[in-house]
Amino acid sequence: MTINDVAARAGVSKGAVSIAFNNRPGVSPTTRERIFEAAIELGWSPNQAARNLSGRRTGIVGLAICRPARLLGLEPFYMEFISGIEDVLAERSCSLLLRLVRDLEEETVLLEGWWRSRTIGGAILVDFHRDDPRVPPLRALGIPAVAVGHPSLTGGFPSVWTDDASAAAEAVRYLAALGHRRIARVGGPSGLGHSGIRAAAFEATMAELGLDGGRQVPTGFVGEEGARATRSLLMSPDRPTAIVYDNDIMAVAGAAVAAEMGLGVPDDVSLLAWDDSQLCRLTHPPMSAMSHDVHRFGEAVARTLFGVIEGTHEGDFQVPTPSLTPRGSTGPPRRA
Amino acid sequence: MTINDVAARAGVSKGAVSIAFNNRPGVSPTTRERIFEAAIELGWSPNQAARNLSGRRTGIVGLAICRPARLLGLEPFYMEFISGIEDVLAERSCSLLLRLVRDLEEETVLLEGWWRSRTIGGAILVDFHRDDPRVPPLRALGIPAVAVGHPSLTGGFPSVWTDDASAAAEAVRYLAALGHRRIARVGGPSGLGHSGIRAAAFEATMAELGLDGGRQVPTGFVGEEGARATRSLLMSPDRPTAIVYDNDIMAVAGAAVAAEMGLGVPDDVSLLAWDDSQLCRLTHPPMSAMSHDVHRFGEAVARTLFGVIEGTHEGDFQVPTPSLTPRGSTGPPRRA
DNA sequence: AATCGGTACTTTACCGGTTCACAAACGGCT
DNA sequence: AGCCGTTTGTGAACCGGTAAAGTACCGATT
Repeated sequence: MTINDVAARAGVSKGAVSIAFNNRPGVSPTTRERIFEAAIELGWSPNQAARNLSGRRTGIVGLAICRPARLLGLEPFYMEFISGIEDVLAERSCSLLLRLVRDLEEETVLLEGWWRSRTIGGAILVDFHRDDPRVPPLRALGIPAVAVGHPSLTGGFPSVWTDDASAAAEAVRYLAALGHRRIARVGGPSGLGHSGIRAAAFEATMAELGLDGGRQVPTGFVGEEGARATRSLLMSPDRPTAIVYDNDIMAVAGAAVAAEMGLGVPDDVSLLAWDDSQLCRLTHPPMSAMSHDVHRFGEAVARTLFGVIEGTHEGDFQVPTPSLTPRGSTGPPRRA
Repeated sequence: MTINDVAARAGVSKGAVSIAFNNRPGVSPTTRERIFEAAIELGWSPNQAARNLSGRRTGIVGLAICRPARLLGLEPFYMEFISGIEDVLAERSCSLLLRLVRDLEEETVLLEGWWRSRTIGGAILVDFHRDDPRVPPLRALGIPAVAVGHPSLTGGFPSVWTDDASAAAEAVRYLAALGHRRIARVGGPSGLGHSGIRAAAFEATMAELGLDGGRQVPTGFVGEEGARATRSLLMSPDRPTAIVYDNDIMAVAGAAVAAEMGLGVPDDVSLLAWDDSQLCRLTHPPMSAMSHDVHRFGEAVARTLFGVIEGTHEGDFQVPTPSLTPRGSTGPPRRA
């Protein structure tokens, strides 16, 4: 079933069919109608590979994620993020081409290939590092892309970002206002851009408030590492009375550790999550969190990407700052 | 950068380059070497679209998921499943084309389009219903696909499945052996094939053991509905002493409800999850579960799909039955 | 009547590979 | 030397679309 069959059936040339199927002026409404009928009768739709070959852009958006596959299943963040992207993509009958990669080098090569072979019409870049090695080659390629991360990290790619620094500061101020003086943070990998930003803001705010000894533990984002970090923090002689986590799965794991150690939440230790997925509302006590509509974040990213592809968008887009959502897991520390 | 540039640089015809890059006999080792060198120097790699056009398979696998986008973020199952698929796909440099759809009709149309336009080389079908409406049109199309679900549901598509009936029976027997007589089940939507199978097996096993009053509550798989179902079960006059859930997020939500109602787990009520994600190990007490390596399940599905695409595979493939993993959330009921 | 502008198509040259029929070169054998 | 079967490589015809140039026709203008 090819364009020629349809053309023959409709009694026109294949050029006419092409024109009709791309909604371009050049055929009369009557003929257009006849062409569509023929296509439907034959069950034909244009071959994507052939289209791509003659230089059209596709409705496929590429996303490569550089984290171990097994870890991803756990992280509510990504699936929620993806589902937000999907929502916008589906509106325009576009799809998401997903690939897990081992390192940024592999990601770069992959995106180059996808772009050169016109498999994708644009890409979403996530998890920026300082001086991210993906930036130069991908910019040189001219691939339309949206970067998820603070504009200072994304090397000129239009970015969609959220003000992690303010949020981290707010988290610390809130806990300090409750009376906490020993506040710890269980963060993501130190190389990761946004973890770094949060870490710096955390430290700065602690200093500003005259609180010292704000320990920070970097982890790989997995629940088990969050549990381990929590255990080690809570076993230390000067144990913190409040802990801020870099995602919610680690916070939930932390809550289980507290329970296992016989510590009350929030009486003995307050816990504050980040990336408030529904998980936070399912624990007991429910988890306070730096709440952040990840789904909407994904939507914003997808929308911005369409803007970039169509050339209507330039510059960065800031989504709302994660806002403190106090629930049961934070409270004043018990009097010594 | 095209095959012609490489051919010119290596001083051969483009046919020779094609032969070399497809590892086919027809050029001497020396020439082959020269061609590769030229390609590397020029940074060339074959254009995928052009390759596909000349009758090759595309290396893109389609997956449409028919659940509300927001729900998906929560469900550890899907992301873990996808990550398993990705692992196998990545081995062969293939990618996953993902799309969330509203209903099965939309999914059918989508897959038809993808297949007709050669966007995908095969598809993965999930969430089978009884007399699933996707089956006839997709079979007629001849699209290579693997179905995830019991062979009785998948209408002739090669299926990858797990023995839900035995697992459900085992769950009931285990709880009965602990001494439970009032066992309830919080299941998925009743229309969904595997939920139906588990429901039937649950009921049959209860009857077989002479236990009646095994209440079952259908839900939409979300944590909140799991919480609501649990609350209503635990408030009933003859409240169950054990509850089996159809996934783990609902079980975790159930645990929070028990805590909130002041009921001890497992003393007052035993909870048993399904689809054992790491979530189960992060609660306190850790959640007993019908454990099931979802990641490996995804791998099996992807591998089977490749078999189907290449024509080497026929028939169904059974992955290991979910096995009971007792942890802290199940125990003998407290004496009345 | 000749010219013009516009619409409605058709024709044809690509896009960047694969494939296959065919030719040249090569080595072994009589 | 002459013949033959292999290996090695070439050239052209595809694959199924898009795009731009070209043609035919029509009503309006000069």
